[in-house]
Amino acid sequence: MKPRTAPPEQRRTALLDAAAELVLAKGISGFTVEDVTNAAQVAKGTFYLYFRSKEQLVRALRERFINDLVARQRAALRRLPADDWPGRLRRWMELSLRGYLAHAELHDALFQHDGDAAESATGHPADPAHNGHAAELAEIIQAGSESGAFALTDPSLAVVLLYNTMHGTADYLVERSRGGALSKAETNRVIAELLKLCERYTETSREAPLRSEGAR
Amino acid sequence: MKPRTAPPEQRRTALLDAAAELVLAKGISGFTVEDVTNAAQVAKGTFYLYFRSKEQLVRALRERFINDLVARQRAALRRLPADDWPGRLRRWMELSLRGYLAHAELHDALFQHDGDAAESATGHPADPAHNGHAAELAEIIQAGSESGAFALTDPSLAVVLLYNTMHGTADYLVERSRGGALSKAETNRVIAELLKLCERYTETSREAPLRSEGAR
DNA sequence: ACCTGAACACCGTTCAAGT
DNA sequence: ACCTGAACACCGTTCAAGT
Repeated sequence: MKPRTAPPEQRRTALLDAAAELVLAKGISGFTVEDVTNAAQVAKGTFYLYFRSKEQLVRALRERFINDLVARQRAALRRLPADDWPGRLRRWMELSLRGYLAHAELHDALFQHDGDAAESATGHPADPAHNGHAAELAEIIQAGSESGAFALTDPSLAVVLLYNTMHGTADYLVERSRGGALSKAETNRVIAELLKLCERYTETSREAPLRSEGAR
Repeated sequence: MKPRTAPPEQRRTALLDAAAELVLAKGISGFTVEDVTNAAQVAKGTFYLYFRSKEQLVRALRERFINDLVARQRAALRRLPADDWPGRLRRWMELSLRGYLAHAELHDALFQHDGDAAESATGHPADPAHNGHAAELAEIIQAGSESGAFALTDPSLAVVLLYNTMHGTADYLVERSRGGALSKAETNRVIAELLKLCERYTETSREAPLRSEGAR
């Protein structure tokens, strides 16, 4: 009584979609594998034909989240002049933050702190080798440093710092947006501050070299 | 056959200690409540006289971790001149990073990403209102801004950015230290870079105003 | 009052049997 | 080949009974 075996990749996607919705509704430890198979209209055991475990499913969800974000950003960045590195950096920062915020609930539910000590495939740490999102930033910082746009002695360390600044700040905004509305004005202020940090740290703001200074 | 009912606060601590060891050995989802009660020499049910659930136990462990860190830092900061805000900021950053690193495994196991959507009491987000550790930083930034040591238009936003930069960077180092040794030299380089970011962002490095510049 | 541990409920995972 | 769902194993949590 299975009308027509669905194409396998499509079935996998259906399971992922169902899981994403459930994560939003009940949190990671709040939904069961059976919930997922019910929503996807397959038997419980079928789940294990597509995923090794519930935990691996969650990892796949995180990967998909990151990949989607990276794809959207790449598209937006492609339209910028290729050699304006400070501009690309600013845009990457803003897009990342807004991207996280736009999918705040899912991001929140997926990357909540808690849980397991298992190896963390797509885990946070800003290691460009393990994180496609951080890899984008690394490219910008690297190229911008080589072209002399950024005054950084160690570009790959700078990536670590800046990635984490962005990511943590996004977490913070997501958190604030939960109870009660997060005003657009506030979001903009945070983004402006983030960009200021980037500029000062990379010493990009050189172009306007004098700015009068009140003593002490 | 219970020789002498132990003082209750002491029993709670015994359970926490046992749990901390188990978290290190097996990870949060790797140990059972029974493991804890066995290690603490009490019956399984006794656990629920002291904690509402396994999850609440984990939260208590996180709280204890943060509190210990804060206490150690406060002691170290007390010995600095009270009005050298850039110095205090630098020291806070360095102590935080080294503090996390010194207890890397436990930090790692406790704050691993994964798990539940339940409310996050001691959660990361750099909101000084909810995080005693970030509150320390907030005090430094606030006082330093008022005294004119830092050039920040919005000190409380700066706290958010800087706290996350530090925390994420610590996570990164913890991660790196896992497989293979993390050299002292590398740790020092990261700390130096972190301090540089702080100085540039807060515009503390004014004292040495000229630094020759290669054009473009 | 505080502690015990058997019993319960729930869910992740497996597997023999179907098409 | 792919799917099914009953059965199993494992734990978190509860509770009636002890001291």
